[in-house]
Amino acid sequence: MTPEEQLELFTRNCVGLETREELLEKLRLGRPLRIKYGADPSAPDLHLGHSVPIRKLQQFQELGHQVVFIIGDFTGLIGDPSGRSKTRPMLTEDEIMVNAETYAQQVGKLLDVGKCEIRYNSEWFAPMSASAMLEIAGHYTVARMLERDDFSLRLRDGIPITILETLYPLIQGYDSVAVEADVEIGGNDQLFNLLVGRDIMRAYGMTPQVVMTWPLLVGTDGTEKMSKSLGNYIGITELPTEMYGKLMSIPDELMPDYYHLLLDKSRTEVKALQADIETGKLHPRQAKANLARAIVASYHSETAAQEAAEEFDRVFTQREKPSELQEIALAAGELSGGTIGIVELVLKAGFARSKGEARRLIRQGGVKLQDQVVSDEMARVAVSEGAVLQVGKRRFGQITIT
RNA sequence: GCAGGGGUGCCCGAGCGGUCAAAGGGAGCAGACUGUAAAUCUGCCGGCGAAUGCCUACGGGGGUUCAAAUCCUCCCCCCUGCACCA
Repeated sequence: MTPEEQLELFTRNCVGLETREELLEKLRLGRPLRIKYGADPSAPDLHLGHSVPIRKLQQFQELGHQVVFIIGDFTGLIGDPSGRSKTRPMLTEDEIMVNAETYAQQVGKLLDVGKCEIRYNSEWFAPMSASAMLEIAGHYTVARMLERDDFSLRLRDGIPITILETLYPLIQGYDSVAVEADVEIGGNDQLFNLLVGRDIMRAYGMTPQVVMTWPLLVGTDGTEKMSKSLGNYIGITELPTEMYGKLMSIPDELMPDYYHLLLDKSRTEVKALQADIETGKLHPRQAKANLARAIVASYHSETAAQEAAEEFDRVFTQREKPSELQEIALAAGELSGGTIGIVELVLKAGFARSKGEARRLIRQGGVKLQDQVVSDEMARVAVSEGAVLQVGKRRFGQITIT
């Protein structure tokens, strides 16, 4: 690929780019570039939001560039203030090591970890003298640090900002000096930190890294950015059926974003897709199914994605039972005359957390036994081996009597 | 340390002596519809009970009252302003 073609590919869908010219220049050097990506060791559960920059790394890697993964074991002790309104809790060293390991494992789903250079930033920071550390701090001003939104808002609202936190971007920036990064990429929330890296590199007499960022992926709720704590995330290690189902549950409006950021489709490709939907050539449901399938396939396999799609159609479109049913084990002693109270059965199956909840489900017509709606909460129902209990649209269980 | 403002159900947030299991929103769940676990609409949404009902719950303890989320008191925690120390 020519440098120009690479430029087009790498910068596709990115929001922050400092600078295009510099990137092209570096690509023209004809040597593998060193692409830095910083991993936050506090979040070992990677989701599709994290996958956006990681997929970019994959592209760089495939074209022969060197991915440099920085595990921020040292910086993890500080806690990144990005996008936070509160000071983050610090992690212990043990926690960080465990997290880092899990991290590498998950990243392996997308990248060839063996070809990555994995570095822990304690490597250069742990032995660093206090004076060297202070020297780094001498390269940045308070005024510039306060330009950052997180900080200026917190300052305005009287929320404390520790000096430690202001040091974070500098430390992260120094990582770029240590690994001689050509390019650093990340989510758009990292833009400030990455730009500081450029300044720090300059201060140490190096050619500043090129900075590229991508938009933060919106979660399944359609409003907030994807995050584990908001519960609107799709983990990259989730089962194919779960992943597929969650993807089918995203609001339609999110589809273009997901096509862009998760499948790296270009603007024109997505526009064409949207046009097809509008003209009725492509059913929106089909567009979403294609999306879900492609994404699931990238983490599992074509066949797994195919199966997940079929399973989904079976259960939700055709309203049939899933191919595998959860087991509801009943002891013969729990039955009298072969019957059991319906409330008790729902509870026993684990489909309700309390009797009240079970009653509610029954009253609302959400409970079926052998395809028959049971709406009387007082009912005693006859159960036999293999009978199927359904609660809502997605929960199924098959009775076994022991 | 002083002064002021707060701590309410999964989350946000109203209530400020009885009619409060506590408005409203969000999340969640169910039903209808559908193109899906989209959107929309409807309903539910502390526990136990067949039920009148009982129990638990408004930061924690104690108290006043026939009656407290609501009043008093002590304690803990958070925020704001001021002061103090370096």
